[in-house]
Amino acid sequence: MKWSREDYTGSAVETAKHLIGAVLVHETKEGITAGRITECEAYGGFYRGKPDDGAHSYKGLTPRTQAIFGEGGHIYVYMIYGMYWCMNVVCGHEGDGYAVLLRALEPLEGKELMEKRRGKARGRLLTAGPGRLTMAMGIDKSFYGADLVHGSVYIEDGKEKVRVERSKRINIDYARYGKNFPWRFMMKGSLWISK
DNA sequence: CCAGTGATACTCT
DNA sequence: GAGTATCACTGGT
Repeated sequence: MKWSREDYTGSAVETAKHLIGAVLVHETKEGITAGRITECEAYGGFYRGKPDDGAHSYKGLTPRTQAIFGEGGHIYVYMIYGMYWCMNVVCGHEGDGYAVLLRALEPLEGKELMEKRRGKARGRLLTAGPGRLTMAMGIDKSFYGADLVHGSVYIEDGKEKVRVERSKRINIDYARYGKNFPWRFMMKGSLWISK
């Protein structure tokens, strides 16, 4: 079942849990690539009364963060370290500023195309890691603000039920409160984790 | 381990 | 407008 607008209206944490085990699909002229989401992180909102100062939406609406404050079910893409694109699933309602960073997935379809896009990388390194995931799936700046409900990139339910583990988020030491939020979610037992 | 890369947001003028 | 610090990362050593 393909996700509808409703599926994207929850908080970042709710949506992140729901995303583990779901399938990210991208249809292009070159072919279809699809993968099961095995790792993601929630951004935005509050945890035990503390605001998420690790979220890009924390400082408010700016040209860059416009998409995060829009309606759920759209894509927020940003460039990091001048080289890599990271893809987020915007959730909640207009003005909320909730997003889920996709950190890793397990290839299900179009593995050859992913390999072509990734150059030398094989195995876990093909799609485990936020920058690797976007490279393999062919996601870049042109998908900023794209609609997951009507576009060529979308999410559907996974076929198998999976168990979800959680831990602290990675690489946000700079966030005074946010660094301790247990908002990283992973598929239990999966090898496709960014480490 | 650590260099590479550029957009972004912030601080001055 | 210019200068600068920072970054939700990756790949090769």
